Amino acid sequence: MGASKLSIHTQEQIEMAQFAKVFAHPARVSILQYIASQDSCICGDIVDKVGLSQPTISQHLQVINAAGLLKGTFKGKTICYCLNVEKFRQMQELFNSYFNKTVASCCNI
Amino acid sequence: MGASKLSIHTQEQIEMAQFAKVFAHPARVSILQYIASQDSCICGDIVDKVGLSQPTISQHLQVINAAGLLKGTFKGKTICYCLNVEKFRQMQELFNSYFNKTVASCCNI
DNA sequence: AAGTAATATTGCAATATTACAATGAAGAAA
DNA sequence: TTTCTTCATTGTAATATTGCAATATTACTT
Repeated sequence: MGASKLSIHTQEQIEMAQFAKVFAHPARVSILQYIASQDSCICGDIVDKVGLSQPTISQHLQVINAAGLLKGTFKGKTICYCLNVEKFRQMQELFNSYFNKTVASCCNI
Repeated sequence: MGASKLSIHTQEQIEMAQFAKVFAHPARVSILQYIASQDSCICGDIVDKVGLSQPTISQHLQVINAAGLLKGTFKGKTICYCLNVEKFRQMQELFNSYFNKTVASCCNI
């Protein structure tokens, strides 16, 4: 096959997987760090910083954006990539909740 | 290409990505939840629980194991899949640290 | 309007992932 | 020993991901 079977999983499991996919590539880990570290939120030089081609970076940004982790204006010259801090925190909560619940119910604790 | 360029990333970024990959599929999110919830740590019925074929589950278990998140005996009938709680906590720390650092340095906060 | 700078899109090649059927291996039970 | 149960491995097909060159788009500037 190759495609994931989504119908058999819960909404929470699918959501976790979608968020995790954002961090499942080192380039995206790096991009998010860089975006957050920029005072001005003007991030045209992610390409130089990360070391991948412009189309590849753009592709990674789409993945990050699809998860709702970006905000800003994406049109024209005055592009501003910003971290969507609310969404980011929300994701952090989801991960933490999952991690804590999982360990808490473990036979092994 | 298709293969990830690893040489341009830091060790921390690569480690984050490796851990995140474990959760980047809903089946693995589900499997980990289930393993942790079993009192006996005898987890032969993950297949029934998750709803994927036995070889597929075995494949997912390899991914989880490769990240160091399992421990137990994997030979013979008395198979025991257990969560490696120490490693799991360690991973949680890494995520939390990354999340907190990222948001803290954000222009947007 | 024409030029320029910044990013997105498209198309393609290489590789990775997901899923399962068939088979293999190893211990437990008869 | 034979059989059963349980899980791992192998082989294969379908799909997804990663990466870049080439091109298109967008908005600002002159």
